[in-house]
Amino acid sequence: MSPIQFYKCLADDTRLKTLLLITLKQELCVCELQEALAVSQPKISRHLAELRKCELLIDERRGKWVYYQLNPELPAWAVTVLQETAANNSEYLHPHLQQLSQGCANC
Amino acid sequence: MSPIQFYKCLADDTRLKTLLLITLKQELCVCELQEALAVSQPKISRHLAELRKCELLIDERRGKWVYYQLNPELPAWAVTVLQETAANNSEYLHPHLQQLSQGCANC
DNA sequence: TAAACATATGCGAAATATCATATATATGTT
DNA sequence: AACATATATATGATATTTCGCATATGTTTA
Repeated sequence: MSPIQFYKCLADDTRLKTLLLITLKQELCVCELQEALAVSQPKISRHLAELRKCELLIDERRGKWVYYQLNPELPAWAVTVLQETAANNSEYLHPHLQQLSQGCANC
Repeated sequence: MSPIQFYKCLADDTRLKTLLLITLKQELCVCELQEALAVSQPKISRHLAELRKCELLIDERRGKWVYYQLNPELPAWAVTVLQETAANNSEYLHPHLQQLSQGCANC
C-alpha cells in the first residue's frame, strides 16, 4: 500500500465518507451506505469497487446483502490516519451518522 | 480545513512528498524541494501555491529564497496524519531525503 | 421457473487535474 | 541602471476522474 495510492483513495468525498463511516461502525452494507450518503446505487458501488481493488476494504456477501469492512491487512499507520480523521471531524460526518441511525429501508 | 480538501491536497505525488518532507524537516526552500524531488521549477511552484492557498503551508521570503513550513494553524489531527505517514513510509521518502542531504546547488 | 431485489459493471459524456512552455515579478549583484 | 538568479503565474494541450444511464449478475421468495 503506497501512501500515494492510499491518499488518492481518500481524495473523493464519497470514498472518504465511506471509509470514515466504516472506520466508526466496523461494517456497513451497500444499501446503508447508499442511504447514509444519499448517492445513486451505481455511484456507491463503483467507489466501493475501487476501494476493494486498492485493498482498503474487504467485502463479504451475506444473503442478498454485501457488507464492507476495513481490510484487516491495512498497515497500522493507515488505520491510525482513518481513526484520527474520523474522531476529529464530526461536523463532516454528523449528517450521515444521523441518517445511518434512522435505519435502512432495505436491510 | 475540511477533511476532503485536506486529502485532495495529499492526492498528488509531488504535493504529498512535499508535505511529508516539510513535516520531517520543519522547513525547506523551493530550490531544495525542486532538487530533492527532481521536478521542474514551475511544477513545484504551482503545487506549493496550491498548498498555500489551501492553508496547509505558509511561506516566508528570506532574501532570494522562499521557505515553506507547515501552517502552524493546521488542526492537530492533520499534523498527526502527516507525521504518522512520514514516520512509516521511509521507502517512499528515502531517495528524496538522501538527495536533500547532499545539499542544494543554489542555497 | 419467474419475479423481485441487491449489487456490480460497461460505456460515453462531462468535469477536473496536471503539465510544459513561455513569461512575469522580486531580489541581489555589479 | 543593467543583469543574474529565484520564484510565481498564465495559457493551452493532454490526461485522469467522475458520473449517469443502461444493463448484467447473483440471491431470495413466490
